[in-house]
Amino acid sequence: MEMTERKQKILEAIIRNYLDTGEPVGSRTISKYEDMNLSSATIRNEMSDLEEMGYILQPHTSSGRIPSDKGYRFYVDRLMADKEKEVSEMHEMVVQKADQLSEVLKQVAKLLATNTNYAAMITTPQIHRNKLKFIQLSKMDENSILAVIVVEGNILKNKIIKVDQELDQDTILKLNLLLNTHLNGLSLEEINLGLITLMKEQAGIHSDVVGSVIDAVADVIKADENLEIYTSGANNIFKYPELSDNAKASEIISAFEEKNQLTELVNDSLSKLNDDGESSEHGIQVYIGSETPVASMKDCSVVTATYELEEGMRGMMSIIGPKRMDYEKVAKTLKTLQDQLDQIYKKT
Amino acid sequence: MEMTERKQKILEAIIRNYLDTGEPVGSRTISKYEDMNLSSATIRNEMSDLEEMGYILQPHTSSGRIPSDKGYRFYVDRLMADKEKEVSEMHEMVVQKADQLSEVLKQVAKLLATNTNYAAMITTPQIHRNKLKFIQLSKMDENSILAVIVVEGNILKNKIIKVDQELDQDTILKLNLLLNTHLNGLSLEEINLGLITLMKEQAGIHSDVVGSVIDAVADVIKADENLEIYTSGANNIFKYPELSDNAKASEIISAFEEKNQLTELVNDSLSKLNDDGESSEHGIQVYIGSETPVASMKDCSVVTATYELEEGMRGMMSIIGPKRMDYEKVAKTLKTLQDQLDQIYKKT
DNA sequence: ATTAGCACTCAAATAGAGTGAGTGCTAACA
DNA sequence: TGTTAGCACTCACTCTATTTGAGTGCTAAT
Repeated sequence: MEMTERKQKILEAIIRNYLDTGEPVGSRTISKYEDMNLSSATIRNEMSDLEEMGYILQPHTSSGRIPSDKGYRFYVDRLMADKEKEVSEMHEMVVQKADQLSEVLKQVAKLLATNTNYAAMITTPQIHRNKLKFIQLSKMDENSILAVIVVEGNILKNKIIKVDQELDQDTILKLNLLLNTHLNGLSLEEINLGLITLMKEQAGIHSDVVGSVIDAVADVIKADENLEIYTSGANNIFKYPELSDNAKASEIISAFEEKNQLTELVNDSLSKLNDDGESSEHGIQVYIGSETPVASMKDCSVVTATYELEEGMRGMMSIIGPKRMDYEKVAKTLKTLQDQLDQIYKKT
Repeated sequence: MEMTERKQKILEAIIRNYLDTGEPVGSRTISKYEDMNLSSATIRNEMSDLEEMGYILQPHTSSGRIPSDKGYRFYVDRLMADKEKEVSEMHEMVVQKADQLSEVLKQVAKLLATNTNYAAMITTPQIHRNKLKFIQLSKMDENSILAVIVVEGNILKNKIIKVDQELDQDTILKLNLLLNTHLNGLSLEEINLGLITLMKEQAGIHSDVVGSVIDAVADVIKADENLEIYTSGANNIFKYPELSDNAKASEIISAFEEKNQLTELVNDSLSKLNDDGESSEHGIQVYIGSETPVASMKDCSVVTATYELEEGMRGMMSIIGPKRMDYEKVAKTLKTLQDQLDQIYKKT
């Protein structure tokens, strides 16, 4: 069967109406729209076709239709794109520049949630192409030294290293020099075993300290160790009856809390983005229903967007809501915050 | 009216039964208990008395009784104390020592939640009596330097300080020396304005850097800046019908997510503990229903316990569940984890 | 002081009737 | 040939009894 112009128009009308009301929509409702000069009977015929084609479905015989996952997908891919051009003014969203990145991200998550009335999350940026900037060892007390490791993009990691015998300031200075001369500017791949053993030799009896530092370096660079996820507005899901029955709500809430479930989503969306190159505009991905990689969110839709602070530092933010979420508004909101994050960090 | 032995026994029976079932309990049920050789009629009379005294109440005429907040309170204060002595073996709970305190705390929160089937939270320790251990400045790039501040208990804070003109290594070394000689071992109270201006004078043109560092120091020591709260098991509340209707669940979930609401609880329970000295055994506090300082948890009970890592470093953990929570089990679980935290950190 | 018995209450479950929004199908129409 | 009017049918929902059963309070007997 072919997707005619008129079928599209009807499909869109159904979806829009359902987005508003959350109730199945019937032929009569559609036929009353002004720009739709058709009787309900005709609409019924078309609806019947659309159902056969899989774009809409009936919760039970003789009730209105609701969009299927495929229907939403069509809407998002085709129908929404047309309206995209409408430039609309947006609520002022100000992300204040905080000292700590984590504070900014928490704030962004909150903004996303309050602006859309859905649940929101944002991750810390993942470092993809990152080089060591510098390492700083300092003595804390008799048997511990503090290692501060900084990689490009000013991501920090502290590690306390226990030592058996006390090291004097001089030794520490030497180790500092050793580490920095060998490692500065290198990426993870470039720090190979040969280099490591060379350094350990040069460190002599303090080779174990060097070992610990290397471990810490690996930690910083290894991405998911570092991945933090901030969430906000989980309680928004209670605003949508189709999600707020106990079983579903509980599942979603726990997915939100057990953040490791969300990492799947992060990986998936980042990898999909890479495949597309930058083609999918603004790197926005839409998962409808069972398309999402997180099983517990099969009744939701998830819209993700990436942001980039500096070269190679990409994070992801996402909105989780009912399938009938206002995709346009969500996309717009995500874009706005992408821009804001850009602006804040490009300036520095 | 007087609280007789028998009334206590009946009250306890009512509460225990209600803890199990969550249903109002009637006279007949109680009269069937073996150690209660009374007819339902007698129980009824006693129940009527207990109701008049405010320990139990009826959801509606002619249904069983449920414990009132006052009833729970009586139970927790008196009846539970007797059983306290029962030493019971506990599920093995192993807190693995992780590198990062935050990982340990997340783990503890999870253990609390899974062991009790209620929602759990734990805070990072608050430093009450804390001294500066050392400060380390290092150059990051042309116009920014990194300050690492360590206070007793190895709490760290990083701060990136922007500078107008580039500082050379030598200057940084000097500033390091200046800051450390003046500030090491001092507590917040001891860092007064006199000292600060003295240091700024000595720093000469770099007085602004000193200022920034001092600010950062204040940040670390100022407790609630640093307060992190880890939660787990929020979805457990769905296991209790009396909490899982939409409005209530939403309130509780958002209190859990908006962690700042929880700080009230933290403050309250820590201050109450201080008032009591160490008298209330193990520093365990029970808030029943409207007793809790967090308004959105008025339908819950909250049990809090403090833990202490090193001298003066106190954190709080707490369990949030329905009023009919199993207070004994919760108290026991909290104590076990208190001990475990002790053991882990006392050894180091 | 305790208990058996009885009338009474009330939430919850069950069943049946009516309502209305919606459909599919068929036949008439432009 | 595409569109429409009309009609029978479906089925979730709502409303209204009606029943059931767990529970109470009161009174009189033990």
